Amino acid sequence: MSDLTTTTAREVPARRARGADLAPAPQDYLKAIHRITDGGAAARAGTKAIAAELKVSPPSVSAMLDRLAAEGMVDYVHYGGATLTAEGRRTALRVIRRHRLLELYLSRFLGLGWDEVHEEAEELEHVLSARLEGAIDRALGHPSVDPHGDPIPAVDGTIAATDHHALWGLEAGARAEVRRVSDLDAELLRHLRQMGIVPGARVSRVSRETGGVLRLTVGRRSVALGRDAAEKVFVEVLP
Amino acid sequence: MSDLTTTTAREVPARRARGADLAPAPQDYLKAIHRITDGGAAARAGTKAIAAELKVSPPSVSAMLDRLAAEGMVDYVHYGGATLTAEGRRTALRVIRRHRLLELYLSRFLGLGWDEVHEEAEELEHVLSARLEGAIDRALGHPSVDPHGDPIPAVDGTIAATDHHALWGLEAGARAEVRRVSDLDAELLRHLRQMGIVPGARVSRVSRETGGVLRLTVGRRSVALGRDAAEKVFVEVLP
DNA sequence: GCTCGATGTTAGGCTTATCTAACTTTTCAG
DNA sequence: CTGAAAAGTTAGATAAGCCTAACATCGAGC
Repeated sequence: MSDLTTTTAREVPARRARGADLAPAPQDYLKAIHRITDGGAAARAGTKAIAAELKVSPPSVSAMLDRLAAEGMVDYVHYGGATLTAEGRRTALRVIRRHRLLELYLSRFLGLGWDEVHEEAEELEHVLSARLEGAIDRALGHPSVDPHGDPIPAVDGTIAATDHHALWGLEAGARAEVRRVSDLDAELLRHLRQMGIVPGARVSRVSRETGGVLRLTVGRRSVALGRDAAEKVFVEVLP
Repeated sequence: MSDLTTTTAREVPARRARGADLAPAPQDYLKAIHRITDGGAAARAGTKAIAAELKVSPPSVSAMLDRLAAEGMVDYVHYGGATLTAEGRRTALRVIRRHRLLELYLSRFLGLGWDEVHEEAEELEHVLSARLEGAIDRALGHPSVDPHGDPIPAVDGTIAATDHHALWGLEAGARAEVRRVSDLDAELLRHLRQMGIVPGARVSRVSRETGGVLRLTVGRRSVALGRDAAEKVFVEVLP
């Protein structure tokens, strides 16, 4: 991996020289671009979208994109958005790998709730050494998905393709198994857990109302889910 | 705990708003002062000593001491060194607590060697949330010493007083039990482990040579230890 | 095909944390 | 008790990341 800090002759602060080769901020931008472009599949990531994702101002994004482009991590066309280069994608996936390993570790071995682990992992991912990443991976038995059902990238940057559908779009009467839930909203995660909507749960659609409410059964329970929530739950349709 | 970032009207970056209320750098200065003043027992911490401890330049120390003094974390007399205030000590001990809990956790549950955990903990201590600190403390069963024998401060800032003597100063023929080993030098730690010099080991002095070599027995083994090493091992003398 | 709102960039500034160079204070050795 | 070396501080600069205000570009509707 290249070292994004070599532009200066100054000594690289120890804090950022171990885990990945980047300071936390650039790592976060790469993650954001990865998410917005859906891992390279979708369109280019616009300045505004990145700014919204990271809760920074658009000018901050412009500046960082210039920098990341100079470092070869993104392809950036002024006024035309950014995509990750191969190296940018590799770096992003490494950070995502650490994030998801941490989420699973904290959840399984330290008893944190699935609504809590994202926030913790968001900090820890930037200071996790390769050594500790390896130890955690080993302790978990080289897992392939995190507590929310997101796939964990391998060390070499390969990641399982997911072909899941939003629960909201489930066809009338269809049955499905929950595969993945967005990890971004802790409140939503608590709510979903209460209703039994976790990876592995079996659901079937009862009805979808125009007001934006999806009625379904989870196991034997009958629950109602708002559209916002139902768009953040992903399922695999069962025959 | 006070918030050292309130001097600016800007939003506090999320990265430093969770664990302790300080950015990593000020935390490190407080730790350094704590170490140099031996927890408040010894003299004042001089600029040069702090600079050496943190591997930064003396002017950087001057600047940070001014800031920490303004925040009420240290008593600082220009040209006269610094000591921790009650609040500064509390903050330092909180960081030290996290450091030592992490060292023990990484050593016990993730299989890292006692020569590796210091380096890891040095990074992680600054991003550990109170929640995770608590979870780790619980997982370890509220331990009182870290893998090197250093006492772990309690949440309320109390810390067990240690009354140990440097192994180098052990009297002729005396027997002692190893209590603590400096955690700063990974190479030394590997060396000591090889010789069986770990907390709990029984040693007795055979001879001390003018060349700076201490000969002693560890269990049944006969070993020679350089002065530099023997001054970084602390023992409790047995009757 | 022009215009105006949305999107994006440039300009200029701020804080933190660091540095080197130059200057000041303290201390200690003779 | 004095003067030089050691220790410490001030001055001025730099880099990363962020911001707001002002300017530029794009594209969609008419």
